[in-house]
Amino acid sequence: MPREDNSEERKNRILEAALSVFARRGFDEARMEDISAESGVSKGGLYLYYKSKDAIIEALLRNMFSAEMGSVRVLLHKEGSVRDRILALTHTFANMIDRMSVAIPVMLEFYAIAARRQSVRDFLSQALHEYREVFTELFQQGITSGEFRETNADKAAMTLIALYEGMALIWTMDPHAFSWRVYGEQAVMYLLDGLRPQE
Amino acid sequence: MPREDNSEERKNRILEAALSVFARRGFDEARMEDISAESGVSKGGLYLYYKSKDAIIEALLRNMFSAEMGSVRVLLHKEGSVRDRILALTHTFANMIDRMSVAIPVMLEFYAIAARRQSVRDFLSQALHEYREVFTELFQQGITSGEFRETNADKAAMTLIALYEGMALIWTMDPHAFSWRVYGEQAVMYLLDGLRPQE
Amino acid sequence: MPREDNSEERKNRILEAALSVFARRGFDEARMEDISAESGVSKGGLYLYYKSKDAIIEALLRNMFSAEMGSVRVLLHKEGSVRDRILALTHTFANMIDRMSVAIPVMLEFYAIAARRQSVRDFLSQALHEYREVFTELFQQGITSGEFRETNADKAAMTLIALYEGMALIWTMDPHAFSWRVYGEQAVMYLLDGLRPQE
Amino acid sequence: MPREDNSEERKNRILEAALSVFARRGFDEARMEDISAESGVSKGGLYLYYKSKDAIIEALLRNMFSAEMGSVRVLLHKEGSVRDRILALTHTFANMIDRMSVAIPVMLEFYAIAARRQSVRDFLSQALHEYREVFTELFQQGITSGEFRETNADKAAMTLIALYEGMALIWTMDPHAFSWRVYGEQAVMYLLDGLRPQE
DNA sequence: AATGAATGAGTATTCATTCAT
DNA sequence: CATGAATGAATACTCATTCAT
Repeated sequence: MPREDNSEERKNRILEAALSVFARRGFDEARMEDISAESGVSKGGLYLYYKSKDAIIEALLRNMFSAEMGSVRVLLHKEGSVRDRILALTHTFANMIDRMSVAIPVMLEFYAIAARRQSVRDFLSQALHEYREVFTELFQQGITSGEFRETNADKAAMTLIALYEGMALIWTMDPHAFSWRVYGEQAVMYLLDGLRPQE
Repeated sequence: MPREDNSEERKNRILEAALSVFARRGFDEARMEDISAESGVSKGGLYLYYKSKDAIIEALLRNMFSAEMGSVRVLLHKEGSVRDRILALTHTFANMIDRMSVAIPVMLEFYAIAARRQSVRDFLSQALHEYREVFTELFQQGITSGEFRETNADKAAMTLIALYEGMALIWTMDPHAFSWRVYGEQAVMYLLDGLRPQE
Repeated sequence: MPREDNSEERKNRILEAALSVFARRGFDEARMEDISAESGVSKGGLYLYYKSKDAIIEALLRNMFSAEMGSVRVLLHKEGSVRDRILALTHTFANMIDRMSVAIPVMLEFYAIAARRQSVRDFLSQALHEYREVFTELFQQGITSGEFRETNADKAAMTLIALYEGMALIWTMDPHAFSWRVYGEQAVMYLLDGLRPQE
Repeated sequence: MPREDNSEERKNRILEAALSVFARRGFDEARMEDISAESGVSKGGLYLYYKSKDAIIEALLRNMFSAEMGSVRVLLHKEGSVRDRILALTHTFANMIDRMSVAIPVMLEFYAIAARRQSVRDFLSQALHEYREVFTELFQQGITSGEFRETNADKAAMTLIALYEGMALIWTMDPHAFSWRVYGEQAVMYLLDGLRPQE
């Protein structure tokens, strides 16, 4: 009997290794052997924790998005104007650039397979739905407080999400041409300006 | 009279077939056999026109983006306010939904592999650069004419591009939750509103 | 277009190689690689002719039994007493010893898997059924002609078949202890004696 | 008082479980895991009693045949005519049908691997030799007593053994087509009739 | 040019066996 | 003695590419 159930720890170690390998090689080019080597778990051992390569991919999908969701949801209960909170979030993203440079390519691959794999599409549209709810509530706070004009908070939320996603995509394509700090924050400000009460 | 050189025609037939197969199966699951069957060109014949599967992927990449670029570039020389022209473009996108439902998943896959394939990344960042130039000039027209406030036209261009890309991505994830016509046009309007001259 | 359809020839070459490999190693220990090497057909090529290892096994099953059935069926229309014809068949088996030393172990393996694979069991019980019909008709000829006493021809047929099968099995176990010529022919004679008209 | 040495009991439990698993799945498809589950002995524990899967197979081989041998050997010292004793044995086999339906498929697999595994072949030919001795002595009793005609008792023994084996094999292939009671007893009678003194 | 039969490198997964506890 | 987590060797099968025709 193992002294301690380190099963969760092992699963996480595998997931971390998988993320790294997938970022480097893509899902299809990634070899279980690579994940084994990088995680320090033997090839056969991987199958004690995940029943297949696909199972690792799915677990990683869940893992990545639920981690991110956390950092967004806290926005709702922070102090300050909505504008400031959204700009702070944008700023946070800008500071996570290292983690993102690994995570974004993998996320893009998830988006790509979503188009043809129901289970992935379902998960991602559910995640989208959650982001949408959080941002909708946030914008609603701003509308109620008079910080923003009367408009459909849900549409504003979708717009912001699309903007974030689009910027991540552009950044992957050309990290040098797109400084998250300079362009990203300005882009969000254009949107926030567009939501200001009209005189 | 020699038969018309149908080499170009064949290459295009192959590319069309490839797009269809890639959309359905993804690059990795797509079989040369599938492309052969769908194009009507024999398996060995494909290699007379493209030297490898990767060569087909790259040719398709070029083909898809240069087609799209055309429809954007004409904006520059159209009549009317910049706002109207951009909204018209957005409207055009909304009407291309059928073609997009095939093309977008494939584009997402290009973005995904861009992260690890220099040649794809180079091409896409070049494409991005062109879009950026066109939209920058467009926004500059608006700033000059007083339609928009004084701001960095390039940043506005990047913002618009990111918005378009992000919306395409969201739409793929959940076509029902995201009506291009309703959400897409409103999203662009928020941005254009944010660019209006401040009183 | 290949000059000649040599597909059948290839399939047979593969089957011959498979028989040889299976006899030496058994179904499970036999490697597709072995069959490839012995048949001279590349590993991938095997799959052009048979869709799986199991498909080769099934094809071999059919092939082996239908070949054997032929040599039994001709008995019906031969000249001479039934006794002489059956002894001649037994003699024939004794002379096929070389081919049998390869085939019998493989047949035993078919019998072994029949117990747990419906398709194999169905095929073998059908083959049994055919043997039974042929031998039943043969014994009936002998009963009608007065060569044998009045008895159930079908039971006599089953007895003979069981005897042949049992002897093949014993022979495999210990070829030296069981001379087909000496023991086999005597065994059949005991049975034929047991069928003689009683005074 | 030290606990009874339950080593033998464990080994038997394992063997019973193995027989059941092998009958269901065949030697190759059978997993040590299955035997572990069915025997209640942990996977690692199996190796305390048997050093390998093959060792279990061999132990089972010995176990099965020595059990059967016992029931045959008692025939020698029973009362009554040889004919009656042999028919009684045949009858006994007919009544053991349930045990046989598990054991026979496994025995057939032993025969199949005998062709390529010396140790199995040696054991089985030794077992055959013992059966042969017993039946030879039995037939000799019948010849001596005048119940049978003068003939080679050893050949008669081999014939009977072959008949039993062959019937077991046929029965496995198609239990419905071959009623042990009806066909089996009649088959043995044909042979015994063939051994009767000739007038 | 065109074909499609043939090739063989490449990889996810299984499972007998080991060994730290 | 007993356990079951961990190991890694071993193999059927696929498919991009080639090439004889």
